[in-house]
Amino acid sequence: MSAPLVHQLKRQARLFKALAHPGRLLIVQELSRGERCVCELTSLLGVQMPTVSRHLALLRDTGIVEDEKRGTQVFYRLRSPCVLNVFECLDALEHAPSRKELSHAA
Amino acid sequence: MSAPLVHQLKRQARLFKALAHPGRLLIVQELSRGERCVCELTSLLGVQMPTVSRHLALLRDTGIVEDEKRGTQVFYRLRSPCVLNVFECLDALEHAPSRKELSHAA
DNA sequence: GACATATTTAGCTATTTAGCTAAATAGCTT
DNA sequence: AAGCTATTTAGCTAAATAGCTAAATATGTC
Repeated sequence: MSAPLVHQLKRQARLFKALAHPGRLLIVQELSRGERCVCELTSLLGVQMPTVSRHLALLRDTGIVEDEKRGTQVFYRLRSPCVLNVFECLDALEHAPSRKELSHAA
Repeated sequence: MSAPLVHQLKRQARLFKALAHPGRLLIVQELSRGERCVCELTSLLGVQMPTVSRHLALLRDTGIVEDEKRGTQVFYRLRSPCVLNVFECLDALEHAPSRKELSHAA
């Protein structure tokens, strides 16, 4: 297995992992409606602010969101609305019939 | 936050989590070329068979792959080729310029 | 039925993750 | 500069994950 392939797999896995948490998915979903400050997201998620801050740091490190400090607040927004496509893909996956089901169908 | 929403978020997160591992991504990529038995995937991944078996069980439980026993071997295949779209989405995400970069551009 | 092969399950350990609280940082306002 | 608010960082604990080895299960062959 080639080194570049391994590297690419790790990078992709890192992206998936960043999205593999209900709270972070909710953040992404909320940010798809526009930028939000940490405090807004905190009340949305219903966990402590430090926890949200760490979730956001993770999303930032993987390039999914970017932040901008304005005064005392920090606003986060999606770096590319393209992330939302991923949800569509997964929804499609979820509702797709299996090949087994297909082969059993009349 | 409504209960159905929470439920949906958890389900989506579970799907992402299943894909959030380099070895499992490699499995998915390999299965996109056709069905494979556990032993083939084991030599591909370069880890012990029990480990691969557990990865496959996880992918099966989330509905990403399905298995079929033939004789002494078990063959796995993608339940829907749609998963591959997710990769395209993520690649697109990775190469998308940030809004910051866009606003700084001439 | 004994034996060999393919796969899964169990049980263990090391690492990672998610939440918390407390403390540190940074920017306002007075 | 003192105090207030928003955010991040550090340090901790509990739970989840990934790998291993050994044992169990299932199928096919002699």
